[in-house]
Amino acid sequence: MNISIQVSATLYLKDPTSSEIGLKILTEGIQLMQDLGFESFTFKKLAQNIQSTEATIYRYFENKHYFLLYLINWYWGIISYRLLLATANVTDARQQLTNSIEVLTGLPDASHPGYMEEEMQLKQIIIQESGKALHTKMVDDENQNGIYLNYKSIVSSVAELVKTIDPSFPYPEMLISNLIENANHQRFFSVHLPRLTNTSPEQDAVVAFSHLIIQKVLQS
Amino acid sequence: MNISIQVSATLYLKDPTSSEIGLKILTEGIQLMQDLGFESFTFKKLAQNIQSTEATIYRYFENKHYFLLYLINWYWGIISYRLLLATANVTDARQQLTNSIEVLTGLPDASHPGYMEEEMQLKQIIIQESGKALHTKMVDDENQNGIYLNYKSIVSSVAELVKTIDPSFPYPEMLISNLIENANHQRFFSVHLPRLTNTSPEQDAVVAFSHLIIQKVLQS
DNA sequence: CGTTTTTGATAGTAATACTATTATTTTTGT
DNA sequence: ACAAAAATAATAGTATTACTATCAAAAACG
Repeated sequence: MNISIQVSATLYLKDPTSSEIGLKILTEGIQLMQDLGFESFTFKKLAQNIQSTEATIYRYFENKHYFLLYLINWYWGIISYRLLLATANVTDARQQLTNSIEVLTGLPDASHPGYMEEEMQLKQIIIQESGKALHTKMVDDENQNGIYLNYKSIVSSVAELVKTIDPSFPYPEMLISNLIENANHQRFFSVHLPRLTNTSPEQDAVVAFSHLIIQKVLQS
Repeated sequence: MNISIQVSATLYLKDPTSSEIGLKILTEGIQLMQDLGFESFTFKKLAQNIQSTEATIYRYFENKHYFLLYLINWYWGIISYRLLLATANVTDARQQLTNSIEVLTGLPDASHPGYMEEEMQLKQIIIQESGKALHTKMVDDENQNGIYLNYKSIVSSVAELVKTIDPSFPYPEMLISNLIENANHQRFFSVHLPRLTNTSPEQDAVVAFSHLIIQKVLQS
């Protein structure tokens, strides 16, 4: 049984999880987005891949920008859920933070609680493409429409842990959003510009780096 | 008198600094890129702005992707030069690092040594658009063509300072590339998603955050 | 089983990202 | 100062993208 992950309804015209063809748009779309990259990805190509038509896909999503936003939101939905699992029944704030950092900066792994099939592929898309969804002239409108609520609430809740542990630390949100973004950047660097980093696909050091920063920076 | 900043010749077809119209492409192009954002920016619009034609601009740059890469390279050229100035005649590695962090994460300011008119605008473009130049399927080819040498050498030389100060620190390149990227992210957040950060355009905390990380993380 | 909804097939439009051609202007070398 | 070379302007054209529109066929649904 799948846990249903909530994606903001402002991101689609018709819920893609509500039909066979919608689900195909998602699964094949994720694959194609990874294969081609955001700029070369088109609804026409996706339509061919799923043996359907452009028009049909346009009935689900306004355009490929919203499709990418949908995927990003889905990803953060999964992470929210995993955060919840990773901190439930943990009383110590320090331990909650450690577990949260693990979820936020670690790589998806079929063995961890709350894992979903799509998480790995979505993470790859986040690493490669998420900047293109955010760094847009429309970001303010989209933010007003609640599209980043998911992400903001994650940062906010983990930052709360930071505040609990070290109320004197002046930059809790900045610290957390930095660690999240950094994890994606460093993984991108590790593949394409390895001289900019000290992590590698074989020997992942991102989580260790993140824990180190937290440990050194917060006084408990 | 202007210091000439080197931009890799693989980025242009014809050196835009070699002619009147080339310089106009740069100055108006920077402006237009800021006003419209990368996706809405076109050579046609730029041609209209400088009362020239699309074909002329295509003789200077292969396409707008390369134009953006040119601007990014130009920016890192300026920063390289400023780094040099900021560390010259400073003997203490700790102080060199502090000065470097200031240059890498601070905002352009007409009062600092080596300031150039375009730096402020270029920085804005870096903040808004640089991810779109990097996160591309062509990144590996471009890297092979030396397009990121500038950036890599900056990270490398500042990471060397880190190694000098604390040889036991295991992630010098990751630390520096993180602080650089983080500075841009947090400034973007501060304008568009302020709940993700603790810095604001009025009260910039990015440099202070960066110094704090360095100070806490390195043992000297 | 008839009606509504969804999809498929097809066509069409405006804009983008170029390339090509030729005439005109500007630069330059002597 | 002037011929030759180079650069630019003007114009046209092509393939692709990012859609929108129309209508018939198929599915779903009550």
